[in-house]
Amino acid sequence: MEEGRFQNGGGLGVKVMTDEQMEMLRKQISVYATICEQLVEMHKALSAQQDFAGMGLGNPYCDPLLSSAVHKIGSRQRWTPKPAQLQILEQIFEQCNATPGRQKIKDITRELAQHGQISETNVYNWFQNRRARSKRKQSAVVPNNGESEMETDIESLKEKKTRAEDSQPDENTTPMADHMYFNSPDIGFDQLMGKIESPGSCIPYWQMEQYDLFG
Amino acid sequence: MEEGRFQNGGGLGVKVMTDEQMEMLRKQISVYATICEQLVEMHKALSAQQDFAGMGLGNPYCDPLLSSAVHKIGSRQRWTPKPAQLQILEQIFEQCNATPGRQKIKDITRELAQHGQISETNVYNWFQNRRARSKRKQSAVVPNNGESEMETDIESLKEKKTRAEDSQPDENTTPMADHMYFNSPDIGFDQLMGKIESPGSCIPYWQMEQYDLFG
DNA sequence: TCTGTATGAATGAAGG
DNA sequence: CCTTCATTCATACAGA
Repeated sequence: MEEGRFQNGGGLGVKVMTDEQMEMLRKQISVYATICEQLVEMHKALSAQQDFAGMGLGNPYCDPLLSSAVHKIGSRQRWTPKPAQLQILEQIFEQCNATPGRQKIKDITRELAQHGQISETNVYNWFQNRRARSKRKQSAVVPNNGESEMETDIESLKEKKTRAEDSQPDENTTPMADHMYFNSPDIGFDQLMGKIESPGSCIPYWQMEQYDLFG
Repeated sequence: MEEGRFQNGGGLGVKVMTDEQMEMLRKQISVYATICEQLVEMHKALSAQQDFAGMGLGNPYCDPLLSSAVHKIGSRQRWTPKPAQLQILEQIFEQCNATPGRQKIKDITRELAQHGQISETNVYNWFQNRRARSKRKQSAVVPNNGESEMETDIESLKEKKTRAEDSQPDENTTPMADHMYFNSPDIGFDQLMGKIESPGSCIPYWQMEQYDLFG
């Protein structure tokens, strides 16, 4: 067996799924969401009951983790979008492929600031990178020698994806306008993240250098 | 070819999604999965601490579900240059240390394709990494003035990971943080991806067994 | 089998 | 906007 067609997708740029599969996926996500929710509840209940019985014993991360200090990661030098932020960014990106205006950037930044420290530059860079990357896909493969880009939309799309590059497709030519993924099964994605993440959501996690995980 | 169309009625309709959309889904699922995992762990920890540890009390979903569903999901494979390809690459690298132009990349890719599956991105990445690595070697000795640049190969080789952990600028050396995977705040999507991602078109994650979750 | 190392890939940021 | 750099993550592979 050759290392052949594995990689990021030795195939087309589009995946096809039936309604059934779609449904299954949707269900799965929902399930996860529900589980998370319930687990959180359980955890809360348990925590409350034992008043911190074995705090810092063998499980330094047991409680602080969920309740407050989830962020205590080795400090990072560069901004790393949090899931919630990324989600929003992606969403916005879909809407306007073009570069967001200056004001728009500010706006977005404010929005994202709700989920964590972020600067306009971060947002700007993100969009720039995102876009650049999307474009890169197009220059993937020049299939036939000398052929001009005469392919039909679909065709070209396939061709491009054929070489399986990164994981970012070109949303510009997205044939289907179905933007509603499974954004939120039942409970909000953000909701969940909010629980797990930072409740306050105003704490620059990468600046929390010495934050005692244990309080 | 009609894309994005689906007839809910017949159930035969297919949905087409782009890689990006696919990516979104995967990410979301990944996030949920990871969260669930972590929550389960916490729950276990808490439960264990309590005498009456509620093992399998009213929590049918606590671990069976996750351990089975979450962990087994896909894995990604990465391109591995074949000896022949590597040889060519090295050879080219010697000629022009600089990053090959885009056209050059294409050219090289075609060449290497003779020896096995490969994409332009692979080539691109290879050169990028190669170059970065080279530079890295030379910068092994910096801080100390004087001292001739006696970056012996061995030395430079050693520096591979040396810079990692404790080089954190403002962070204290936190040994425990090492395995603490709960980087929640900015829990890398990449990380998450790795856990659930489906390897291209090999394993359709939506075909995972439909666990009975809870009915 | 488990652990450590080499290296492909992802991505934020800077330069031009 | 496009290209390049730097850093980091994750995995294939080798050694114990």
